[in-house]
Formats: sequence, C-alpha cells, structure tokens
Amino acid sequence: MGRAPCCSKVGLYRGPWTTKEDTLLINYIQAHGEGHWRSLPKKAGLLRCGKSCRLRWLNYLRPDIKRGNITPDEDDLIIRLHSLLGNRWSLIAGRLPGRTDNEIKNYWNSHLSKRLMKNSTAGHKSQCMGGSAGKESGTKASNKRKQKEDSDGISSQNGEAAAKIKIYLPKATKVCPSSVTKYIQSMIGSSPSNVEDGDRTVSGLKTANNGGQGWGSNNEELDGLVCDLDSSSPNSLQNDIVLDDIFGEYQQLLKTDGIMDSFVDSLLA
DNA sequence: AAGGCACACAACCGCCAGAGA
DNA sequence: CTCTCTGGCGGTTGTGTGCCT
Repeated sequence: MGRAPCCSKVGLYRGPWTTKEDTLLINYIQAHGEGHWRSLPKKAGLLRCGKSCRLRWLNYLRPDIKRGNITPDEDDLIIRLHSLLGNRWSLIAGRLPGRTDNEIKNYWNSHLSKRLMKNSTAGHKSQCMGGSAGKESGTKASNKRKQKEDSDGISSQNGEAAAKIKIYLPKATKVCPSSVTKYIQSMIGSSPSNVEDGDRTVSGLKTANNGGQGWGSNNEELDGLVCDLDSSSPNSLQNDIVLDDIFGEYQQLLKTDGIMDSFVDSLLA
C-alpha cells in the first residue's frame, strides 16, 4: 500500500513463462550476463517485469539448477539447517548446490513442516517450526503419499544416511548478525528445540555423529550471536550454557574440517 | 464419470538493505 | 545527509495434477 510497484505492470505479461520467453531470457543472459534486471526485459525483448525475469532465471533457467527429488541427504541437511537458521531459505539454499531457496521453501512447506509437525505432536509441540506450518490433512490420498515418501527413504534415513552428507561452503551472503541472533535466540529460548524425527534427534547442531557435516555461517555472525545473547537475553544464564555448547561444537567442527579457512578464502577471493 | 479435495510448485508481492548520485 | 535505484529475501497466492468419493 502506498508503495510504488517495482515496475510498471501495464502491458506486461504475468503468469507462467512460455518456452519462447525462456529462450529469449537465456540467450540474453548468455550474451550479456546476469544483472541489470530492470533494463533486461526491454533489451531482451521480453514483456516481463525485471523481477520476474530474475526469479525465472534464478529459480528455473540457471544451468546449474539441480532438478528432481530432494535426496535423503539433502532432506536431512535442510532439517538441520532450518533448526539452526529458521526460515533463512537463501542461507540454507547456499549449502545445497543446485537447489534454490524457492525450491527448499516449497519443499519445507509441503513436506518437512508437516512431517515435523506430525512427529512433534506425537510427543510435545515443537516451537521451532517455520512460519507457515501448513494444514495437516488426514485424507487417504495424503496418507498414501506420505507412505510413498517413507518408502522412498525420505523420512527413514538414519545415522548412516546422515554420515554421507557432504559439507558445502556457504555462499558469501550478507547476513545481519542480529537477525540470525533473533532466530537462534527464539529457537534456543523456546524450550527444547530438538525435534524428534524418527529415530534421530534433529537439534541445533547435533552433528557430531555425521562426520562433522556443517552449516553455514561466519565468525561475525557468531560473535554477534554471543554478544547479543550475553547482553540481552532474559534467560541469559540458561541460554549461555546452551549456546556455549553449540558454539563449542561449531568451533570443533570448523577446526576439524578447516571449513573456516576455506570459507574465509572464498570470501576474500 | 464427475466433482471435490489436497498437494506440489511456479510465480507474484511487499519489504528491506546497500550502493551511488 | 537524503533520496533513488536496484537486487535480494521471505511470505503468500495461483494453478495444474492426481487421487478419492
């Protein structure tokens, strides 16, 4: 309300993209590279909003996009990262090569949030769920689908599957430490944030059993995290203990794998 | 066979932050 | 310092598809 739209929508197409539009966009970006989304549609001969072009490219047309089902490894990693970062889909996507934030967000909303909800309601209510938990359905159709997912191994992975998870460096994404802090703080402060997922406990950083597979962040974020919690949390003593554990565990992982060195290198590059 | 329902996912929208004038 | 532009993010919506009754 009151805000000017990102572009004049008069005379612009909306809705699903045609193959012709896709081709125009791909050709243009291959010739001129990404960026300048605002002027791109005009130059490429597209009657689309620049934002729409950007989204289409990033979420669908990019050559390094990995199509197909989320693997159990990715599934597990998404759960872990979400338990730690909350709905920071771009950060999570940064650790899953070929996956987009949109894809992960959709996957979470349609699969994982419901599964975790189901598991958590069996025990206790978990408060580390994402914003939209989705509607739980009790239809035979959905049950059937869930059974299929289970048989496909999506939710039956255990430590063995988790042990195969690879470590990926995060993209150099700018993150406000305080915002991350808020998320983690909300998770830590909201009772046990662990979510029982089958035989396995998914917690903030319970990764010691999987060979040090990790998550993306940087020292600045963690410094901010520690400072904020130290200074402002009403339950700071309890939070401190939990946080110290997590932070120590995280540092252990970094030392073990030399993640931070290469991550810093990637940032400096 | 038809209608209803739920799901999956592409696409849109509003807001925010950083850069530059 | 302020304003504008631009890119990026997360939440939400729209639509096609498949299953069930």
